[in-house]
Amino acid sequence: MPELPEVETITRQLKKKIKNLQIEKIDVKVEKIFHGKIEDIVGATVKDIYRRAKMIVITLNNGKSLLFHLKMSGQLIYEDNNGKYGGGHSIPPFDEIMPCKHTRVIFYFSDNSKLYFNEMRMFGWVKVMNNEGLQNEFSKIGVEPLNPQFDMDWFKSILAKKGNVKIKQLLMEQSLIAGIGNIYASEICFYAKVSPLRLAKNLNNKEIEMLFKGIKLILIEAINYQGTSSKQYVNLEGKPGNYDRLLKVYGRTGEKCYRCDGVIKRVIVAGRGTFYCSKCQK
DNA sequence: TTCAATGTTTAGAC
DNA sequence: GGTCTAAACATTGA
Repeated sequence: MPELPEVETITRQLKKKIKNLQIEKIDVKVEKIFHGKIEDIVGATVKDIYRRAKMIVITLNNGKSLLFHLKMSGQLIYEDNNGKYGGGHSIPPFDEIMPCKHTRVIFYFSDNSKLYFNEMRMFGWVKVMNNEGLQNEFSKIGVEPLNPQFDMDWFKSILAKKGNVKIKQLLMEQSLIAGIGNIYASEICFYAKVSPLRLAKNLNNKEIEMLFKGIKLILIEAINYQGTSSKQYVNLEGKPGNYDRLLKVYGRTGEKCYRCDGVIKRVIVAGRGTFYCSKCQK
């Protein structure tokens, strides 16, 4: 379930570990997870690592990059002489000996450390890309919500363009806004006191401002807490993220609203469980 | 045993 | 064409 804050957390922490390491060998255990030619990246050195939407990019010194998508149950575990550092979905458990049955791809570095890509459900993938391919991939994805480029004018323009879409679904639309998933979309609506079922065209200025503010605020707050644990997610130290303690509506069906005396309801929006308080979210 | 869970893509209906 | 839903992917756990 890694969404933007979780992927950002993994990326920041991996950056400290794998920068300047040389890839010595790659072991692909499941073909469908690894797209590209192994020989294109063997011998290359890690130049940088960054996040785009919910994807992780490792750039190499030979012009190629590795693009990871953890999807719902991916996990990246880095292991060196000092121990293990893992991030992503919490299954397999962090203390499992690597490689384990969910390990799909192993990257061996020349200093004997390793990076394990684990994926329980095998939805995730890693692709070898050149710059052109990377740019092409990114061109389909919307603006990063934490970039200055994501401003009120731009937010209003997509609300106008997608007027008939429910606001919660719009927040999750990757081609418009990058990185918001099911959990944070519900949380942002709660923050803004807006029902997730409202159509974009029916939102007033005040509500749009609150949503805009909520997007930035909640994502930043979640990154500061190193992501949502919500049962599934662990950060690079193998500890659960802390944000679950701050979740206001997600997974709280039938429980009392923290803000008013209403009760949290669960409905389906775009095929996804959606949580909100029908009393204070209008 | 059945259902729901996370993210994304895709097919089909209106 | 836009927008909706459902299904698909694989697996686990309640």
